[in-house]
Amino acid sequence: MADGIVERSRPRDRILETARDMFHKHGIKGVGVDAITEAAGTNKMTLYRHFESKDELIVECLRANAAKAGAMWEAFEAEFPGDKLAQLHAWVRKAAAMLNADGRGCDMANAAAELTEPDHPARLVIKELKEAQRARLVTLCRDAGIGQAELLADTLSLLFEGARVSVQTVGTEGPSTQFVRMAEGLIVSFRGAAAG
Amino acid sequence: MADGIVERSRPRDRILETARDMFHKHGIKGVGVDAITEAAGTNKMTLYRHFESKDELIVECLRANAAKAGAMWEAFEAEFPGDKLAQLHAWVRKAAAMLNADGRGCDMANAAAELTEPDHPARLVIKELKEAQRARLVTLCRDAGIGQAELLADTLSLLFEGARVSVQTVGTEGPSTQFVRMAEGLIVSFRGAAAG
DNA sequence: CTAGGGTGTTACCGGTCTGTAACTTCCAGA
DNA sequence: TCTGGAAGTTACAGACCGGTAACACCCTAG
Repeated sequence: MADGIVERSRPRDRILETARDMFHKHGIKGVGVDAITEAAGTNKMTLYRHFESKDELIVECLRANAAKAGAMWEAFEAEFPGDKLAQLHAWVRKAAAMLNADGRGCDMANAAAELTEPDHPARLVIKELKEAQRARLVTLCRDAGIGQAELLADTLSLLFEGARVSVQTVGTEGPSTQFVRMAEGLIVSFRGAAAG
Repeated sequence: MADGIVERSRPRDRILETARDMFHKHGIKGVGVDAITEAAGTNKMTLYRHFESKDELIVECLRANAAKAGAMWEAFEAEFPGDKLAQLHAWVRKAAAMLNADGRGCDMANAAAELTEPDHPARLVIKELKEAQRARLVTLCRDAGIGQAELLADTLSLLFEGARVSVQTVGTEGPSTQFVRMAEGLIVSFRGAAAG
């Protein structure tokens, strides 16, 4: 249970953490603000004093997710300082671990599936954050000395993204079981190809 | 506009087609039964005479989608009778075309993102239909003479699935532009490896 | 012509949703 | 101790949701 969130911290933080957790588990349209505030040990008025609408809360949750993902990249650098290839392998292991964490896919992808209005504020930040993540993976591949860094980064991205939705549709026993094998094979293959 | 659906056909068919279209465009929780029946040129009572609940309508829509996808496979066989490798390349082309068709991802994946209750009837048919599609692609790869048919089929599946969600999050100008290149490269690579 | 089933129409039920108003309580800092 | 702002409480507005009841209609098969 995520009740640890309800312990004494500021209401805004509790709301944000609880909303992230509930949006992740039940989807955005599957959770009402009443349920969020109750689970966060507060009430609706307090939510609307800190967030001007549910949509803004959604956006803040997505940004918080991205911040947590950013911390992951820093952890790679801390664990393998300067060794970009090791960091790339660490990314693969981390990605595989996320596949088995729970049956839910990427929060941003799920949000994009739910929020279909083309000008929804969340869609802008999703695009922005996904592009930032892609840029980060491209940089990592390039710094690891891989020739076609963009192509490898994009391939790994699509494989991971696909594996996450595969887990969500057919479970952890489907094609996603081969993710590590595919990813490692690709890295080997791209490293074998001449750089340039 | 999908108004052609509203032309004279039986109410049940119009409802099914309209619901498929609207679920695809706006998501499942984003469309109410009233909106569906109105767009289908009928009314709510008629819907509930043909479908016992919205959930059952959802399931029928997913099955109809799968049926349409099944017709696609038959088209491949009709176009390249017996030439399984050509059919595999046709699948790649078809997949790429779907990426650029509209900004929405796979209906089953989107439904799985929205319907989070573990025992929702739609989740069962999604798993069933996705597994059937996977089996079909594996068979095609095997019949095309590829050694590690399961691994290639799974890799292509994940790439395609990932490309669809990528289109939904960052648009058609993102990593999905490389899909054909990745897929064709994989096929070449797997054909190069010894069969067995 | 007639009977009956499929369809359309209207109204409604109970519930849930986002968002707001008005008021009370609490607590920290001066 | 006093005060001001943050937080809690209750009630409500207005809209929408899935689903149902009761009744009128129309068109086709016999």
